Order: sequence, then structure tokens, then C-alpha cells
Amino acid sequence: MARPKQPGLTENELSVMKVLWEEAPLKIGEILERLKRHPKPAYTSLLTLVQAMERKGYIAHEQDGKAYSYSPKLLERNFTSSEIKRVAKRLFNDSPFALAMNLVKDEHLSQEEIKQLRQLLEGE
Amino acid sequence: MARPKQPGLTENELSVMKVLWEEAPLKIGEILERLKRHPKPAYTSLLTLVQAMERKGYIAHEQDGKAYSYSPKLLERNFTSSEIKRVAKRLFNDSPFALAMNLVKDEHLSQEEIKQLRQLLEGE
DNA sequence: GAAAACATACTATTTAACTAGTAGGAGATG
DNA sequence: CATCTCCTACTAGTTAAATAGTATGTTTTC
Repeated sequence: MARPKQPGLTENELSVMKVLWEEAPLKIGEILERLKRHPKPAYTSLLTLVQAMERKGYIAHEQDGKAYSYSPKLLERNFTSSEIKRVAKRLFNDSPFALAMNLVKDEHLSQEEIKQLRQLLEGE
Repeated sequence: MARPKQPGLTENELSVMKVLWEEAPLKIGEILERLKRHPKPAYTSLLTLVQAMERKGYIAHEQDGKAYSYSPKLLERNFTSSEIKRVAKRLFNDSPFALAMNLVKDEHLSQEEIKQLRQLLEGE
């Protein structure tokens, strides 16, 4: 065996998804304009990446004049949810609760943030 | 440029660290016995992996008879903390708070877990 | 209609991660 | 002492990801 497929999105793939989650459908050139990455990749590099992402089922294209326009198929909330589960599984023995405890303990939150978390917990 | 280095630990590296965080120092054969991975790698594959991890500074060895014994240099709490920060940065615009809110909202916690989280928040 | 602009397809290179074989040593056991 | 076991070093092949060049075609512009 060799290097395994990255689970979920790579950093570059995520940067493209973030653009498309904000606005879609978009053509390659439009994605490139909106990309937050520095430095920006060459047009053809981005194209190759986007085509690979389509093969993986993350996005889909439609014809738009002579060009293709791409839209996300993977929804943002589904992705973030699966990433949270993945971290809980990798680091906390599959326990989101343990992740939450660690988070509250170690990342110091402001008084306002603590208040909001408490309010959310009341409703649960 | 080519494929970037994986930030933090790969899955295989993490499986080795988990063994060493539980018990150290250990020889290659002892790590292999305790590895949770299925299927287990060949002895030499594990050796190559461990040597790479030492080059990266995650572990260190000492002489133990004719063999080497390995111990972690990267501490578990430092790793989990940096991973939590990484997820918050990647997915929640660098906000651990947003990660916590999402976590509490979407991963349903038991009443007991919610109680414990509330208690922890009281003290903050 | 030539040139510039813009689009996709195809090809190719590089690196990290992963895997494991082969060689060669030291020590234990028959 | 031959063989078996255990250890490390070295070598090498495979794949995913990332990058971007070249080729080619279609509009738009002068």
C-alpha cells in the first residue's frame, strides 16, 4: 500500500469549498478571484484541483455559455459535523463530550461566551 | 511545489504515539505488540515509520541492551490542544467558542454530560 | 481576419506518506 | 558451530496531493 487518501477535504480543497459555500455557481476564473489562498495558484492548477474535486463528488458542474460553472454538492454543515466527529474519534475515544470538556477547560473563553454556552445548555 | 507535509500527526504516527503515551520506553517489537492498527504493519515498516517520527522530533530513543527503546517527546495534552486549535481555525474562523457552540448543538449529549459541562462552566 | 482573452483537456514533475524487502549484525539454542 | 531469532540500516516501489506547462478551441476586439 501507499499513501492513503486524505479523509475529508485537503486544505486546498477546503479553500475552494469555502468560496463555493459563499457563492455558487462559479466559473474557474471566478473561484480564482475569490480564493483566500496566498499565493494564488495558476489558473490551470486550480482547474486540475477542481476537476479532481468533482471526481470525488464534492462539487458538480453545469454548462454556462462556453464555460463550466461549479456548485457544491457537499454541504458545509455536513462537513463540519463530520470533522467534529472525526476529531472526537481520533483524540477522545469517540467522545464528543470529552472534546467539549477539554475545549472549555483549555481554550479560555470570554465571560460573554461562557454566558452564551450556559444559555445554550439550559435549553438542552 | 508538491504535496505539503501533513500538519501534526498522521493516522499511523498517532497510533504509535497512543501506545507510547500509555507506556514508555518501548522497543520496536513491543510497540508492534501493543499497536491497535489492523492489519498490523511488518516489523520493518513500523521501524521505518518510527525512525521518521524521530527525525520529526516526536519521539527519542535510548540504548537498551543491543536494541533501541523509544519514548514520546511530544506530550499528549500539547498535541490535543494544538489539534483543537487547528480545527477551530480551519472550520470556525479561529473561534474555539464557535466550535463549542456547534458541538453542543449538533452532537447530542446526555443529561449527565450536560450537567457536568454546566458545572465546569460555573467555575470559569 | 489576426490577435488577444479565456476556457478545458492532457501531460508531467515533485514531495510526503506508506509499505516492506534485503543485508548484516549480535545473541540464544540445538 | 549451525541455525534461529531479534534487531537496525539501507533501499526501493506505490499512491495521493499539489503544481503548472503545452495544446487546442472558442469568443471578443481591433
